[in-house]
Amino acid sequence: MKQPLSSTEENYLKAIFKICERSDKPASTNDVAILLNTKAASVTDMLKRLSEKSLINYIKYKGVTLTESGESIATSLIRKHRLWEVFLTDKLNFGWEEVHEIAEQLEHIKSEELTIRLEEFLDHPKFDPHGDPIPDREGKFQYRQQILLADVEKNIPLVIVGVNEHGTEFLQYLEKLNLILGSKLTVMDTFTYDNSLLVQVNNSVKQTISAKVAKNIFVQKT
Amino acid sequence: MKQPLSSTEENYLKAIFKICERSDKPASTNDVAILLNTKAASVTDMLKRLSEKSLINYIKYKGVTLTESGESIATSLIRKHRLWEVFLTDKLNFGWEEVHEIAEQLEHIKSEELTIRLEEFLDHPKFDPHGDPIPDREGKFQYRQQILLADVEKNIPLVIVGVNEHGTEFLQYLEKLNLILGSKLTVMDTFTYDNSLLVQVNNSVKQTISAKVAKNIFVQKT
DNA sequence: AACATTTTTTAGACTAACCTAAAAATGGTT
DNA sequence: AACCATTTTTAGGTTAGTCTAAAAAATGTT
Repeated sequence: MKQPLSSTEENYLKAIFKICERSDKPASTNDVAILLNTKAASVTDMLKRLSEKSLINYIKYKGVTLTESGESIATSLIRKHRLWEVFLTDKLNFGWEEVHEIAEQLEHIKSEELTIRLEEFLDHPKFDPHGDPIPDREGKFQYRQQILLADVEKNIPLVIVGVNEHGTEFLQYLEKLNLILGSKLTVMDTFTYDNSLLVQVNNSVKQTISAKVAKNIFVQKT
Repeated sequence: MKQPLSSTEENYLKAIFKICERSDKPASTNDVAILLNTKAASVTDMLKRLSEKSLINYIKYKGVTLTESGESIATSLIRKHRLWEVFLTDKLNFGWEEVHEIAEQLEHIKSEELTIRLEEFLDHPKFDPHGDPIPDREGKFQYRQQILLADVEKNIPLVIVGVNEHGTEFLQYLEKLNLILGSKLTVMDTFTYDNSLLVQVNNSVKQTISAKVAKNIFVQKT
């Protein structure tokens, strides 16, 4: 009845979860295909199989959502992914831009006990190295309060609490700009020409930030 | 040229390595099939593919050995397996009987850097929780000096340095008998009837040990 | 409402990894 | 040297996961 899933099946569930995460609308076949870097036909195929296993609610041409058990598997994967990321940065001193790829592999290791002990070993962390919340054993977690840097008004003191993209290049670039988790900053000016921002970082350096970068940084008011 | 191998291919290389490890004779198709719990026909199939990739020397009907690159992959897998086992026991407090299965999964994680940092984090351990030596970065390692408890003479002080089987049941049983790595013991008597042994453990308890158990425990003279 | 575009599904084909059953090669025994 | 038992390979089939190309459904535009 409850035979273990393949890594591929798990990745589909995770993808559907990420797409539905904040919108509640069903994920389209195409959305899934793009996120998983595959073709729509392959997705349709897999959706049939996952539907067979009652992990998703799939209506032809109408998109897909997760069932309870599908969602529980998805959050468990995210939980494992984020715990391993904490392990890699905190214990093995990897940079925040290096951990995503390795955690993509580690999240598929099957052992409930391992996850529980890892969490314990890491002292029950609540956020991963990119500021994303770590689900608890039941899969519950709270979204951190966050605003996109691109949407913020001038002259309000801010702190970076997360990023919207986990690509190596982007994170390395952020680090060069001194824009890491916990950095304080204030938007000094905005340029409507290209939507770039002039920000002051940690009360010292002033620098311009492109619209693209600003759309991928989450901040909080301090 | 050097596309990554599947977990299945890796497992075949590891199996061939284990069979050839001490004998230098080629491994037979059947040996591999038995070790991997699969059928001879499947093995033949895979041997063709691995041969194509120059990872093995395969001659029809004559058995199989690893090439240099095949052996290098096999020892790297063993290295990772044993390092992860140390991590699981030393850092996450798993018992030595629980770690094998999880390490079977973890050994397939692909990241050279991860292995190096893990080794560093664990303080360059030389042996895994079962007393098996951990290969270095180049895949080199020394077999520990060892004798089977079954082959030892009476009244010689011994210490347990390894086990010949990693199954959960066997290791749990050993633990109950207080026969763990480092335990001191002496063979007091041997019974030719069923080849069982009377041993004294840690200079206190005396107990009988079956021939089967004695064949799976490695000892050294102290 | 009808047409055009986009999205999704179906159809058919491929590869990796497995299987069973049958054929072929090997090795040991007389 | 011929036979027999065992081992190994071949032949042919299955499943998971992928693909391309074509058909069908949905959606947007006038």
